[in-house]
Amino acid sequence: MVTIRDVAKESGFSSTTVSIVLNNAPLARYIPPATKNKIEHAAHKLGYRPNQFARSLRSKRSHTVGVMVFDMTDPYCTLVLRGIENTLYQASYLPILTDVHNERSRFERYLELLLDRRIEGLIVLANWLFLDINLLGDLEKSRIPTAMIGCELKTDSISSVIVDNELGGYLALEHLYSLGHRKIAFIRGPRALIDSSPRWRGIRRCARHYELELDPRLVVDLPESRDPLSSFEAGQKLTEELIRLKHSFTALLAFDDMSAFGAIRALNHAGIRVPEHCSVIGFDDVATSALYTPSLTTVRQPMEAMGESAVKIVINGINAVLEKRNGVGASHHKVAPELVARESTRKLV
Amino acid sequence: MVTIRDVAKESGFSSTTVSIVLNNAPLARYIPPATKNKIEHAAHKLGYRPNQFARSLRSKRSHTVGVMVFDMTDPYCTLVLRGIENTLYQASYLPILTDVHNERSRFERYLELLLDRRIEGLIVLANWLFLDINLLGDLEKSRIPTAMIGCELKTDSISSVIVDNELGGYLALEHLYSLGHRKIAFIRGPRALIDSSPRWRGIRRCARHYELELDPRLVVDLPESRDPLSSFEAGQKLTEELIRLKHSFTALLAFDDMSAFGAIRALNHAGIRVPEHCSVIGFDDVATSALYTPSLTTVRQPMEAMGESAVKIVINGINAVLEKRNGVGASHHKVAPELVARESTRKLV
DNA sequence: TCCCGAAGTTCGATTTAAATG
DNA sequence: GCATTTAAATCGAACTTCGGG
Repeated sequence: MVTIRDVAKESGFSSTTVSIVLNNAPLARYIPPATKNKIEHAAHKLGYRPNQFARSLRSKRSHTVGVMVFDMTDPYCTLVLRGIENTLYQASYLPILTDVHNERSRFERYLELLLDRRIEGLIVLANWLFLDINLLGDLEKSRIPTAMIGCELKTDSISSVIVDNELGGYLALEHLYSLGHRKIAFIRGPRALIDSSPRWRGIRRCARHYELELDPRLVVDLPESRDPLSSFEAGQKLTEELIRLKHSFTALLAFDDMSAFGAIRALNHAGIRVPEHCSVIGFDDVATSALYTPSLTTVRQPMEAMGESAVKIVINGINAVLEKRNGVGASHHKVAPELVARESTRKLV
Repeated sequence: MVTIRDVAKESGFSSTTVSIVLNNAPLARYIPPATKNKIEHAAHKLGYRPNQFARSLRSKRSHTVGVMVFDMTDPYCTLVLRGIENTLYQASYLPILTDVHNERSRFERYLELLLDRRIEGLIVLANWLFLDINLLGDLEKSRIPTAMIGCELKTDSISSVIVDNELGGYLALEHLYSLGHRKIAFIRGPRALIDSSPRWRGIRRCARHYELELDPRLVVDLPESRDPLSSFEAGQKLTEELIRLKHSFTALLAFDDMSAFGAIRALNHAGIRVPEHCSVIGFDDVATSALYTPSLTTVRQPMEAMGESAVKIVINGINAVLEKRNGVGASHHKVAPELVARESTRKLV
């Protein structure tokens, strides 16, 4: 491996000068162009690449950000990760990706490993998380700029980026209502999931606004499960149940896209066509939704933008630390979702 | 930050001894338990964590593996990444994730960044790659144990893990044939895609074996595109085309799951029910396939196992480098796919 | 020779202080 | 003081060598 000393020898200057020139340090303005040229030429000729370990050791910087995902297989992750990656790339940071598999032990181990690597920031993708309050404690004492995506927080040491779940719930119901649906079934999220209650609140607010009465016999809850894909099966089972009970409905509002897919499957098996006989709406707009048959009407979370937003918050935090203005507290972004009307819903005739 | 010298001071021993004890180095066997206890106690009391920069600088090891994905949004990636992550975790390596977005410039930039970080191994997820031969040159001269997933290679400096595409094609057609289908439409992969021709070869071999005649009017090709999701739209368009031409078929064999989804959408819009009027089979078994309505019969690539396999190859390579037995050439794994029969295909009546 | 511990060097870059003309 | 350059200290851990019992 070629070191700065090799470049020094090759160019005939000291390693100090080489360092100053190649980093374009403040002192470089005193160095005559001729010298700079020789040094740059020598560096290029030898194919010199500075050793990041040595550099980091001195500068105490790693230019690395940790990314913790609670479950990679959740289709929700993909686009968020893309947003994170792309924004980090532009800022010349590299991500270390860790997948916690929804296990506490794994979370702790990874957090330790990341801290050992002196990550400068941390982004936690806490979708489908059954919030364990201790987790936050671990995170807080790490003293590293941290942003959590998909999980509302009141802390002011950890930033958060979430979708406005209440607005999303409102939009979903409003869409069905505007299509003429009055008898609507609901699959709510698991009690313990943090997204569940604001979405339901939005739904009720919308119902009140339009003076629509919600039939409690048409409301079912997803069970708790560590596996995000499980909401597909649960959605299917719950819908079968709803069908069996024969309290008729012309539309179904599912907690998320996965449970909506499950519902469509169940309806289909029962000979109920979507959207001809029953409209279905989901939440999230995962990649599959546009590809489904029928394509799924849903409430889109701007996932890529959320990833981008989290990175920007974290990089701000990093810069604040560097400039020793420790004033910037945590910021909490709540982004607006957007209704995407597709084939799975239609006007009631 | 607490350093090894702080621990030395606290425990009353020199930093040398502390280092030996905490790393359980060979010399540690001479050190009396009492000393070890004191040192460990002091380290724990101070919350000492060795500085990885300093450590890496000395040892020249990073315990880091680079992972390059050509397009994160390809649903094919998810499970492979899970396999990679999990296997690295068990071996105490951390992954740096980079997404090349199918752009050459991004590939080069990322490769440089990863090399600067002294990654010890590299895993390239080259699905949906329109193989640019120069790419390999860059990779080869990096001199780092590298495994490429999803791209057949003859090089013996870069390992590869691929699915047996020919076998997969064979299995797909055999499945349709065994269900009684004789008039079968085919959506082939893009010419430039490396997977396309072996899959088609397998299909033809199967046809020969069963003396099935393939109707060239029922064979269409996906266009080339950088975007893996585009094969959905293309699949839909091509299927619409096939329908319009009115050369009837009772089954359709798609190049991959995405194009199969597109085909199902087109068939559905034309009033052709799947599987009642037409069977459809895909390739890959992405997560969505099991959730689709109807659930998709497909040829499964063991993606998680492929990720695991790539990591094991790379770690083997790393160990070989460490032990200076540079004997291990590249290894090329070809794993068998597996037919997964679901709802989208059924017996011809 | 075995056991125990420490002083000093090394990894490769950055930075401070200082030395030249 | 100014422009130009550099010797030496530093970051934190690990390893080599050495001395004394």
